[in-house]
Amino acid sequence: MISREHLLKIAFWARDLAESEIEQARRGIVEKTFPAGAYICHRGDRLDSWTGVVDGLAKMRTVSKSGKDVTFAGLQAGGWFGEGTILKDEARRYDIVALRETRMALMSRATFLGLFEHSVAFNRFLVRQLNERLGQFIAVVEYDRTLEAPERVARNIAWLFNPVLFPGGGSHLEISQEELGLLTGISRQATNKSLQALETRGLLRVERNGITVLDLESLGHYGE
DNA sequence: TCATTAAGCGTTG
DNA sequence: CAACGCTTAATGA
Repeated sequence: MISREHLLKIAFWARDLAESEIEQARRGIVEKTFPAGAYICHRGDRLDSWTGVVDGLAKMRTVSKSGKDVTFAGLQAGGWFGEGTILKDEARRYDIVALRETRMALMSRATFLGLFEHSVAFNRFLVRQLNERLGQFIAVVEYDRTLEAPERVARNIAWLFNPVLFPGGGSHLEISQEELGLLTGISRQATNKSLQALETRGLLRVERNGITVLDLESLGHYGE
């Protein structure tokens, strides 16, 4: 269980709920911290909670038959995910791995389903979030077939700062160039060159083990 | 052939 | 000690 104030801080969607629903939500959430590299959940788990990133950075990934690490998406602080697994009551299709020390909020399945049954505001949030994700999946088709390395890096960074999926974040992202390459699906060298190109254009600042976004709008449309 | 990548290693913060 | 830059051999378009 967490406090009302804390809930409102970590869960943007909670601000639209009725008081009774906020109460319901905060009682159904516990927090847990995972060290860097730890599995937050494994592929195949029938996980019984809906999860939010309180602080840190995680990724959804799977391991291909040839043993390669295939990453699907990065998960920033402020993001909530896993509703598909709960609603459909099916096993997780991906691993969730902490990229650095990451604090997670876990909402029990019963609490999630209770809000889903009764809260209009909560459903509105879910629709909005699913819609935003759908937009991303559509973009992935173009991404896979047509984009060059710098465009890919730019889009991936823009996704991590998507204000609908990860609200309330700052402009700084703590991530190594190697990890960014894994998220993006390109090599470390290409990631490094891409970052430098984006920095030259004034879209972001490259730092040691991190970047600061200067122009999110342009990053999202870079190369169009 | 030319470009890109993974791997290894030296440097650095 | 991990992130980064650089070199090199392998890979593949």
